[in-house]
Amino acid sequence: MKIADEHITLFKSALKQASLRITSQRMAILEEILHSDQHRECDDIYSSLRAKHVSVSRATVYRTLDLLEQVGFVRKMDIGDGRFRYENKLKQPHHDHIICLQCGKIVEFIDPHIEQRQATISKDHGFELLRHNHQLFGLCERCRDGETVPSKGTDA
Amino acid sequence: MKIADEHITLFKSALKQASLRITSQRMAILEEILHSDQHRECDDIYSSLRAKHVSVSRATVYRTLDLLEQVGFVRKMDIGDGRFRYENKLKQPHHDHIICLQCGKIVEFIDPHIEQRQATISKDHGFELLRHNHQLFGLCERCRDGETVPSKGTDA
DNA sequence: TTTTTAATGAGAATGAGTCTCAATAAGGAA
DNA sequence: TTCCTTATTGAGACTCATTCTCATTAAAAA
Ligand SMILES: [Mn+2]
Ligand SMILES: [Mn+2]
Ligand SMILES: [Zn+2]
Ligand SMILES: [Zn+2]
Repeated sequence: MKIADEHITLFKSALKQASLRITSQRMAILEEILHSDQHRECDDIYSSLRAKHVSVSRATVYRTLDLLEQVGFVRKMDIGDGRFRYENKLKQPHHDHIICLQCGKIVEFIDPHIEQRQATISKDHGFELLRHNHQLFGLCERCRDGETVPSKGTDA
Repeated sequence: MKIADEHITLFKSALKQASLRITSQRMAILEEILHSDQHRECDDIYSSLRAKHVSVSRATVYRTLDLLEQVGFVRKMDIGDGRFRYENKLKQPHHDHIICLQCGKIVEFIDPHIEQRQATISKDHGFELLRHNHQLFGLCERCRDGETVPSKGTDA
């Protein structure tokens, strides 16, 4: 957990620098994100913490996730099903997602070609590109082979 | 209004074929979409119709928009601000959008290059690509030049 | 410790979209 | 035209993720 420890220290510094307080809830939420390589939704994080007997409320999870996004520790993503997902941004460079409409499986991809075209297209239309949303929806191999049951993964 | 009339006839046929009824509400909503080249949100359509003294409810606007999407007359799009937009799909081929974060301006684009890469990427990951979401967010020229006031366009 | 004030938690509020169900109105039959 | 069946509508209740409120709690500076 070397690198996670560094991130924890970094977060504490960021808090102090902004004269925000280091609370047990904030640290627990941070660690929950750091120790997961998945795309987590708020209620999922909330439940995990409660299961570990961490005293925290949904409101605090939402607030802390927003804070973590602001300081650049977390990426907030919208896959169009009405619930935001959060992922550790510190160790992963920018990427986009392919999402299985049946089982909810999420695969990450990055395509320099596409990134380049986005920049060019924006410029061509006089826009200063600040960010983008790009997700591909379809059926993963297992779902096409009927090896899965329709789950609550994504109904978007 | 030649082409719009054709579309109206087409819609009536589609309704009959599905033994659905041709109602004044459905026709009014269809025309509202046909006579607009913008990306409209439900409540916007609802208000326009009421202003024209069309007797209709929000529920019916939502229901009819869904119906129009199902028969392929309308494209439902999610620009990530919590409200769906609808646009006339009949005359426009597939395209994606660039959205100004300040004034809400929406510019359309299509890039065969990107479309091709999406297909390849999906295949590479074993996915059957069914649809995609792709939007670029930034500042349009006028907003960069300070010629606009921050509006309710998009706060995503 | 004491003090100051940021942070938290419980639950109310929000808001887009959906659902319910009694009332209404297409449209086929006669 | 009138009648009859049944799809459609409208008002408002409901959903559900997220935000907000505000009294209570607890960092951390003094
Ligand atoms: Mn990811
Ligand atoms: Mn468009
Ligand atoms: Zn799948
Ligand atoms: Zn603009």
